[in-house]
Amino acid sequence: MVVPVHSDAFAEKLLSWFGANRRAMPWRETKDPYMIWLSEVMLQQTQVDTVIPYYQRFIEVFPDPESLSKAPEDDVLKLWEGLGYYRRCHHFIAAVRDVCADYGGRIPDDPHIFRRLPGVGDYTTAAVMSIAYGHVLPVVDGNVIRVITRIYRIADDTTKTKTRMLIRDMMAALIPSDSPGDFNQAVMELGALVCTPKKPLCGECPLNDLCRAFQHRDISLYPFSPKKMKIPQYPVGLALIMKDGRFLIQKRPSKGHLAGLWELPGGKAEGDESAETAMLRKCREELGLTVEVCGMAAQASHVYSHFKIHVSVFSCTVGAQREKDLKHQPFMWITPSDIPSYAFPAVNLKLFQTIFPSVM
DNA sequence: AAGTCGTGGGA
DNA sequence: TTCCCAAGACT
Repeated sequence: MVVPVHSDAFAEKLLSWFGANRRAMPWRETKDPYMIWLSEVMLQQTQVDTVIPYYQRFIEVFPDPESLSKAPEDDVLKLWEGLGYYRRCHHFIAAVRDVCADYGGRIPDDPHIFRRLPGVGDYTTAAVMSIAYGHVLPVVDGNVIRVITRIYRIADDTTKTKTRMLIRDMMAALIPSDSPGDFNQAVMELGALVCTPKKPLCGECPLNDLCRAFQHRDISLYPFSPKKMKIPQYPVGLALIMKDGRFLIQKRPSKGHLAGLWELPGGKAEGDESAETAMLRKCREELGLTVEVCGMAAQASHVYSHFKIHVSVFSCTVGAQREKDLKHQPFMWITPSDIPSYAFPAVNLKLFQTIFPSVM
């Protein structure tokens, strides 16, 4: 068992530093649990500077649970366009609808109830419950893992559940019952501004006198995690099917990758398939449409979390009428000026910029 | 438990 | 270029 550092000294120094160094963030101007909850969802795996404009636009349109619960899913998704991890958006909508249906639109002031909502895990529960309602629950995120493993010189694999539970327990021993929300935010702020992944500013750290890794001069060993595998790359073929000044887009399935977003038809190549063959196959399978290729409209590369793609967009014309009785996702014929009305993946927007430079 | 799920920024 | 990483949740 790791011997705890003196917890009172830890919290005192950290909160003092936080009081003088906390960054201004829109969600720090309120104690509305809905707004704090939204910020925590958007901040999942996403940096503060990226979230701020998305948060402000979202709150402007949907300032409370009621307005969001009544909104069409596509309108909400459009506000999330470009932020990534779109399942967060679908879950947040579903969860807020549950809150309106079951709790009169008031965010539950009970960790066990809040934790059951869709998209709400241990981190979000601790963050929202501590910041909005003062529950004494420690957060464990990437910042906390980095700060705690360095302070205590924990060399265990931080991808393991057991290690994260140890870190949670260390946090639980340190968190003060009179300001749990500020403490949680302070540890994360320290991780973001001082105790950074590379080149941490240990000279400016308010905790350097009790940091074991700093004392042993081996900060770079923490946190430890095994090397990640290289991710595969696939060719992707998409179709720009023009007809009477319009082109065809289709809606992705409601689950899985880029759920619910609109895109040009086509998809990943399988086996030895070329991008063009994959595009033709997908148009046939998903739209019942036979197309003829006229030329190449655009190309782009893009990296996702666990694979990367090289996209080729083929200019096409309709070669045959749509076959009947094929199940397919919803599709639309739109003009380039309609693009802002639909939520697209980032790579599609990048391609549109090349294909329709005048309207983008 | 390990894989899925986006995008942008920094070194 | 390439890699890592960011206020994680779900299966």
